[in-house]
This record gives sequence, C-alpha cells and structure tokens, in this order.
Amino acid sequence: MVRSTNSRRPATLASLAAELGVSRTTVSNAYNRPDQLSPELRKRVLDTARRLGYPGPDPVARSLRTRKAGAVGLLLTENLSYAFRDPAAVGFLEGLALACEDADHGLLLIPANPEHEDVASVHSAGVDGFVVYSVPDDDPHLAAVMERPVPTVICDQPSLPEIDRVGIDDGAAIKDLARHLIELGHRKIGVVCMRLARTRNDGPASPERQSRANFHVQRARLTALSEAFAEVGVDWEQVPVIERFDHTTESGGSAAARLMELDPEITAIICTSDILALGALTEVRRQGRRVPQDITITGFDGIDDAERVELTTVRQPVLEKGRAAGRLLLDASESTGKPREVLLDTQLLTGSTAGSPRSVEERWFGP
Amino acid sequence: MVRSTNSRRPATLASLAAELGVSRTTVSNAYNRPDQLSPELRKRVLDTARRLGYPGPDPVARSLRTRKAGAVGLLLTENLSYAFRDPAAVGFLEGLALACEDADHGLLLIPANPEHEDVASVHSAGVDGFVVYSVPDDDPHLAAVMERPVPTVICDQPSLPEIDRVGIDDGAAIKDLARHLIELGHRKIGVVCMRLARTRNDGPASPERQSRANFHVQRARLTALSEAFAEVGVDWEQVPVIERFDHTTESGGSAAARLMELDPEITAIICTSDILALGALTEVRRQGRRVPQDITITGFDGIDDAERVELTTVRQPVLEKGRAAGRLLLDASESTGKPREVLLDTQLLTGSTAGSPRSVEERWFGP
DNA sequence: TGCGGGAACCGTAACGGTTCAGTAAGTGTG
DNA sequence: CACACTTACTGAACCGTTACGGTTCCCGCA
Repeated sequence: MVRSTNSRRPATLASLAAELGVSRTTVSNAYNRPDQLSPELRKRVLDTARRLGYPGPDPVARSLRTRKAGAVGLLLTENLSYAFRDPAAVGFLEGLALACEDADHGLLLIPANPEHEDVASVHSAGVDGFVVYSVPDDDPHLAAVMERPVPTVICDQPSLPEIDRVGIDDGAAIKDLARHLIELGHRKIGVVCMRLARTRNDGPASPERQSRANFHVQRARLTALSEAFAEVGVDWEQVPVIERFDHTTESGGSAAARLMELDPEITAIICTSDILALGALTEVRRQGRRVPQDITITGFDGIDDAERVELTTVRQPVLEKGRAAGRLLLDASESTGKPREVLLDTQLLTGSTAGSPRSVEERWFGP
Repeated sequence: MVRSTNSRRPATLASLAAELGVSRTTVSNAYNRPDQLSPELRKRVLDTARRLGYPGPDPVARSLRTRKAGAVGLLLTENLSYAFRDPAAVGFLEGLALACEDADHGLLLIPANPEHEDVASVHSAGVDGFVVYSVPDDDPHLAAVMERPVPTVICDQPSLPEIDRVGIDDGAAIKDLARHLIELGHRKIGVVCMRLARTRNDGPASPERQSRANFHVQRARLTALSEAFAEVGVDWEQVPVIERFDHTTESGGSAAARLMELDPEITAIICTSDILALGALTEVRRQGRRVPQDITITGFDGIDDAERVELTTVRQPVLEKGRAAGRLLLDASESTGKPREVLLDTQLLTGSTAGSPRSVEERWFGP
C-alpha cells in the first residue's frame, strides 16, 4: 500500500495546498465544509490528496484546534483486562459503548494499574470527558481525573461535589435481600465481600475496616446489611465477614470455606457479588452440603450465570448504568449548574439457593 | 473542586510561565524533565500550577508535538456494543487490553457502525496504531484505516500486503473437526454459519455466496469443510448451509430448525461458532432429539459455555490472539521491513455432542 | 588569570490544523 | 448604473505544547 508518493515526509494540509496553489483554508474546507468551495476545485483537492497519499486532516491537530477529541475516557479500578472478566463490568462497558456509539464517540480504556501510583495515563488521555467506574475513593487516578478540566461522570462511587453520578441504591437493594433472609428465619449469617481497600486483605474484615472501606459500593452494602440485621437483634460484631482481594469464583469458594470453618453454625452466606456467590455455591456443594436445605447462598448483580443456576440475588441494570453514564456525559443539554444524579432500580431475584434454615436438631439428626 | 483561580480562561503552560517569569520551556521541563531544572524552581512551578488550577500539559497539544498519542485504536466489524456480547470477542479484547496495559497505552474502541459508510470515526481517532479485528474485506472503515499513516495489525482477516497479521489456521482447524465427524461416520451434514457479507441474508447460502464471502474467517472455514468432505465423496453442492446475520443463540436455534426442515436426514450440524452451536443445541433438544444419539452438533471457538455443556468444538486461543496483536503493534523492535505474521495453534475439543450417526433403520425403529 | 565544563535556563521554530474577518469577482434588482 | 447580495477563495491568528540549539553563570584547576 503506497502511503506517500514523492516526498519522504508525509503530506500535510499545507504541502497539499502548496502543490495545488491554493490556501490551506481551501484545503481544509474541502474536507470540512464542502459548500465553501466549488465542486470542481474540491474534486481537484481530493484527487491531489489521493495522489500525494495525504490521509486527510490529522486528528490530533484538529483536536487541538477544535478542543474536542471525539472520545470518552473510562477509568476503572482494576487492571484493564479485568474489566473483561467480570460480567457485571462487561455489561457496564457494553452500555457505555452503546451510548458512545450513539454520539459517535470513541471509548478510550485508560490503563490504571491499581498498584501503580503513576497517573500519567490519565494525564495523557485525549478525551472530551471521563467516566469513572467503581474506583476506590483514595485512588490517585481519580484525583488526577478530577483535575482535568473536562466533564466527568462517576458510577458506583460516593457522591462528589459538582460531579454527575449514576448508580443504584446499594443499601436499599441489599436490605431487601437481607429482609428476605430474615423472613426465612436466618439469624446466624456469614458474609463474603470484595476488596474493601487498595491494600490486600484476604481474611476477616473487622467492623472498623468495613466502615472505613474505600470502595463505596462494598461499604454501602455492608453497612446496610448490618442495619437490616440489627433490626432483628443480630449483633453485627459477631457476624463474620470475609474479604477477598481478587474477584473470582475461586475467591468466593475459599472465603465460603473459611466462613464455615469460623462458624459452622451459620445458616446463610451472603456474598456481595454473584461471582463470589457462584464460587461459594461450588465450594459448599463440594463439601457435601445441600443448597438451600443445609445452607443458603446469595449473591448480588444478577449476571447471566447467576440466573442459570437460579441464584437468589439482586439484579441491577448494569447495561443501563453504563448507558446512563455515557448519556450524562455526552448530553449537550447539561450546564444546568447542579450536578445530575441518576439512580436506577434494582430487583430482588428469589432463586432456589435461599431457603429456611433447619433447626439445629434437624441439622444434626436429619429431617 | 476549584478548577481555575483568577482567570476565566483556563491556565496554560504559557500563562503559567508568564506568571512565574520563566520560559515556557522551563515549565515544560518541570513536568517532563525534572533533572533539567533546580528542585526549588520546580517546586515553585508546581505550586503555582496548583494555585492557578493548571492541570498539567494538555495531552492533545503534547500529542501533536511529540507525534504519539499513547493509545491504540481497535476497529471491529460490529456495533461497538456487540463486541461485549460475544465471549470470543471479549477474550480478544482482554488479550489486547493486556498488551496495551503492559505498554502503558490506552485502548480506543472506535465506533464503526457497519450500516454506516461514514468513516469519520476512523479519521478522527488519535492513536499510534490500529488493530483491525474481523472486519469484512470490503468495509470502508478498513480502507480508511489503511490510509492512515500509522502501523496496523490485522486479526482474523485475510493477509494484506505489508501489514502485520495474527490469526489461526481456520482451514486446518475445522478440517480436524470435519475429519473427526467423518471418522464417526457422518456423510449427510448441515452447516450453520455467521454472516458472509455486509448485506443481510438469513437463509441458505449458495456455494457461490460462500466462496465470495467478505468475511475471511467464515469463508476459510466453509472452504475447508467442503474440501474435507469432498475427500470422502460428499458433494458440497448438496450440503445445506444456513447463514445468519445476527450472531446469537437465537440465530443458531432457528438456523438449526431450518436445516432439519430442509433435510431431515442430516446426522450432524456443524456450526462455525460456539454461540450458534449452543443455540442449535437448545433447539434440537427442544424438538425432542437427543444429542449426540439422534444428531451431532459442533461449534467453533472454545468459549467457556461450550466447555460447560461439553460441546465438541475447536478451541482457539482468543486471548492470545488479542495479546499477540497488541504486542505486534507496540513492539518497537519492528521495522524488519517484512510484514510479520503470527499463527496460533488450535485444539480439537471432543466433547459429548458428537457421536456416530445411527443407521436410517435405527433412526426409524429405535435401537 | 585564563579556561574547560557542567548546571540551569531560555528563544524560536515547529507540530498540523481551524477559524474568522476579509476581498474580489460575479449576479440580480430597481 | 449604482447598490446590495452571493460565491469562492485568502491571510493571519491561534490552539498548547515540545524539540533543538543555544546562552549565561559559576566553579575548579593549572
């Protein structure tokens, strides 16, 4: 493929204009405002461009001048590749991509290694705005985004002053789930949650660590759980909460095992994500316990796999979250002054992994 | 969050320099080459920057000057959001994202609506290179990419002169599968394939349409199938091939139904993707046929769900493909002159959805 | 006292476009 | 025939930065 004909340096708008003996403006207009020049001249410009291997106006130079990049940046908490492993994240991405597509914008995935303090990737992203998805509130990348003078939408993050936000009511959602379990009779429960801070902690999470968690979503869910169970007299201090840094089914499995080891009497394991719950389910069954007869397992998210195994969980509209975030960012009719907030509905999915706990006698002596 | 202190126009490197009474170069150096100025002055620069709300050098302007964007563009054939529905595509994305992450580059998803002829999105992408994934060979977006004077890697596409490429040997891979079926005794088969051209055609695909397909991968697989079965005397003209535009399980199901309607005697349905095969599986069972006793179903890709249902299929290293494409693009040690090519291995996965066809009598009268 | 050499900083010229206020020629109108 | 209006094109300013090749100053050393 021939990319330039006679010069070693690639053709530019200026060289093309020189070749044609017209002004740069005219060449620019040939591409951007066809009505500003005669059809004949325009054709001549375009033909010469082809002959010289001129690929059209340089996007970066254009961006500099027009002050728009035609792209939206996405910052997420995890290694970039992780986003593609978690079905909930993929759903969010899909929704965001849809919104971008509608607005004819690109979607720039920004590498933000959580281990690195290096925020250069945020500084070097040529975008018209950012979507920040579920990043710990003390992440330097988040701070770097906030410094950039472009609109930003946050999702699954605590409110920030003057920043648009989309999310769900995590607390209300998981309270529905908790009340369902309470109605079924569960009082001795265990919890498996995702990472609460940027530092690794695979094991029990003290109430203090829970309430200081940097991941808003996890903190909100745990707090709501404690409140819901407090209503029926459960002392949250006594409820074992196992934290896992990696968000995988393996993590869910090992956490469930740990939980049952810590307190064999628990009748339900509440997981703060479906992925963790699926792992817990597998582990519990591997140990020969039946679900829900011997133990109840619940998740959160409502991913496809969860539905497939009839997990009792909360469905949240992940795709809609992404789409809403994108729309908020790209919608020109903003500038209302006040930051906007979109809260989406969730739905309790009563599957077949939650049931009434059997009494202790039953558990020992069989039904 | 205060974004600029005293001026209405946002601060620039120049205004910062003026405020400080130093040259622009020095301010630039404060950010990019700390060793070029005294620590005290650097601190003064950075402090003043904070005070003025200067967010650091503008990424677009920097890109223009340095001629690098720190991002890789990805062009795919489908609506952007589609990429997130197909597990194989997600795997590819994950691999590519990994490679980008390693090189500290962003990954820009370029909206390329296949319906639109509009290639502006390609022209306005500020990237250092492109990865083109499974785009029909007559897609204008592909042509637009080729005109951009940046390195490009293609994947799951036919070779293009001077362009690096990564892929698998689709023909060899599916021939292995075909021979497996042939050994089992299948001679009357039907095929379900993905779209063969940019124009919608939900129905039978003539041999001519097959050989003229614009999607390289599909064409290669169909051609190889015809060759493999020709070796045992099967007349490909007689083999029904049902094409589906949308790549969904529903498509696979309806295509399988159509196939069985067209020729009730087929003993195997070969699908060119796992997604289609999963749909076919569901449909066939819905009709009360047992797999593999009554009919054999095969797929292609080796996605997780396929493994879960023990589909007989071909596993291809989707993640590795993405990673390889990214590495090829970002690897500085290029300029070898010759275009590079990476061909990855595939593996026949003999699951439980392929078996020996029963004789016609057995089929009519039971075993 | 003269001089080599590094540290610290600076001036200018790109980088490749877009934009806007013109200008000159052509067209229709009363 | 003067006037307004349109069409087709141009010139210069500007977008915000970094690359390149200096200059200045100070210090150590013979």
